[in-house]
Amino acid sequence: MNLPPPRKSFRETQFELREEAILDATNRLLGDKGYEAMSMDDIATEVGIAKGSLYKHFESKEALAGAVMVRLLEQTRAALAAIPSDRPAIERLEALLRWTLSQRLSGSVPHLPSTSPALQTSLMSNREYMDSLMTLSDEIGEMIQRARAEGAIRASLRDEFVLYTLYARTCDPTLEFLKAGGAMSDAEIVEQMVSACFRGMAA
Amino acid sequence: MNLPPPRKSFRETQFELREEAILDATNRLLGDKGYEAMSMDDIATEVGIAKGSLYKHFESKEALAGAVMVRLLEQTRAALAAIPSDRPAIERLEALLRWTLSQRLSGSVPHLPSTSPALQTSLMSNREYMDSLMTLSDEIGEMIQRARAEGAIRASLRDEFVLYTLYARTCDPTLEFLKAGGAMSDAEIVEQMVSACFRGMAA
DNA sequence: GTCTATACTGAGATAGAC
DNA sequence: GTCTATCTCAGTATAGAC
Repeated sequence: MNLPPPRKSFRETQFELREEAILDATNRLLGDKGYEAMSMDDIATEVGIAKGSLYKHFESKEALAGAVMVRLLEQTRAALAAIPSDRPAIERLEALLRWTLSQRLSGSVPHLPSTSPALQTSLMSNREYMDSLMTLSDEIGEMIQRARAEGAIRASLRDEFVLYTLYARTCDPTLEFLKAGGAMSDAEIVEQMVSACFRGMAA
Repeated sequence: MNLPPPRKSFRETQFELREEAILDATNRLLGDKGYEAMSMDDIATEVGIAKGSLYKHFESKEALAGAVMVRLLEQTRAALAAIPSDRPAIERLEALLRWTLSQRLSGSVPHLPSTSPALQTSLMSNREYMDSLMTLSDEIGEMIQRARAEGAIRASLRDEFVLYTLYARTCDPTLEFLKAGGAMSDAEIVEQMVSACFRGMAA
């Protein structure tokens, strides 16, 4: 009873490509200016279409931002899955943080939309976003517990604390300040952040 | 040639009290909803005066937010100065972080206005704010160098990195998430944050 | 210096032609 | 489905009476 794979018309392909382009532009602008400062006009200009056309693809600014965040979470899950599973859990967590920080430094939106209370609120009632977030958090949470079982996490720190801290590092303004300072390379910034996160600032 | 201290009229006292009340309300709202979401109407309502009256005290929303931030920086300098100076520098830094986190947990605006690119931009051209920030940063920077001289800071981390990281912890969303979670007391949250910041999450 | 009422602007969203 | 033009509304800031 297998149906042949639906063949996509040229129109459909074009449509999806444009939609990807919209998501890319929004992701960039979101990471750059933040949610409030990013206008639908900005996005339209960046993509090279009219503002009105955006609304044929996404019903609102909130929905558009939500789609960007969902895509990011799914990309993050993929990145997590791609990390070799034969390493100790703590190293996999470090690798994941390294990946997210690199993404952020190359202009992506932070995982935690902490720059905007408005966006945060709207995401809370976005079914698709919350599902993705839960799934990813479960996967990370599992890895945290494994790392703890391997004795690699300080006993005094709670699981939620570790999880939230990892998320929070992706929107840490230290990143932007150091990048703006210009004295450190992206790689060096990532290394200091990861190192400080796991091993602390004190000697 | 000493003049007698200027005696303040009842009117003047009232005026200053009201101004303090405005700053308090703004500080609360800023910490709660963020800069963009906080309207001048909100502030007026919270203080119990008309919106128009706000503009007799502060010429714009930006100026008002700036005044709040300057006051916060000065309070922070006072807190820093109040820490016993006979302790090792690293402990004084920890104590300062503890103070700022406690402030934040009790509703104050974070030191880094990272929630709003708009506010951040306006503060950059606020002479008074920048002066306060420089002064405080110099004082903290000096303490970082002392801690480093005492061998208490990891050699691989740059001074700017340590400074920015301390500032960034005051706007760390981990704080709000843990508080919202309700499973940890304010004191416990502060302790885990300080501990993780200086000694890391890894065992 | 406080109030009420209002002007002005930016931006999200929609209408209607093609 | 894309465009141009427009609607609507929230929110900053100001005017003018008292």
